[in-house]
Amino acid sequence: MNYWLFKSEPDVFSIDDLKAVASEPWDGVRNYQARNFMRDDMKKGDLGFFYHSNTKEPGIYGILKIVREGYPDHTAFDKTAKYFDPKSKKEKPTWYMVDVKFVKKFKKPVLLSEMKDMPALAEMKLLQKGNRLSVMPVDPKNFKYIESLTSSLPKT
DNA sequence: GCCAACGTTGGC
DNA sequence: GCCAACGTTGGC
Repeated sequence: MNYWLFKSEPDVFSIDDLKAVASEPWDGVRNYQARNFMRDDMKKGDLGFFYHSNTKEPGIYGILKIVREGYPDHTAFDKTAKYFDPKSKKEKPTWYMVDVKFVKKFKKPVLLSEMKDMPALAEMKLLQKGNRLSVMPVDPKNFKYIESLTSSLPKT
């Protein structure tokens, strides 16, 4: 089982938006590395963090699950769509997406500012300088560590 | 194939 | 709003 991180701007699509739907196609990714992860590596049942970017408090707000493996992102074929890409052909699609489903929202998010101070997460891709991938793998150790932060009892 | 120019991402 | 980092584009 692999673990992932999905970035989204909460003004556009937040974890509460995901909670409100049965499942959601993760469309609009137009980066080859991210495309490869979705097309080749994500498997049904994999879990991912839901990360809020470009907002006052960037961080991980909850967990989602892959419910459909990579298939062509049809919004690339739609001239009227925001992420239309004339180079992507139906016979040979350039862009792929997966469907994801809400699993849970953390009581308190794990903020980027907090993660930066955690030695255990020093190697995490998300925290590397200049990283701009909107979809990326997360080391299972890091995934479990972060998840455990959210379920531990408050310190006395 | 190189690389400058440009556009985008995303934290601050 | 600023700007660093990065990806893409296009001229040569």
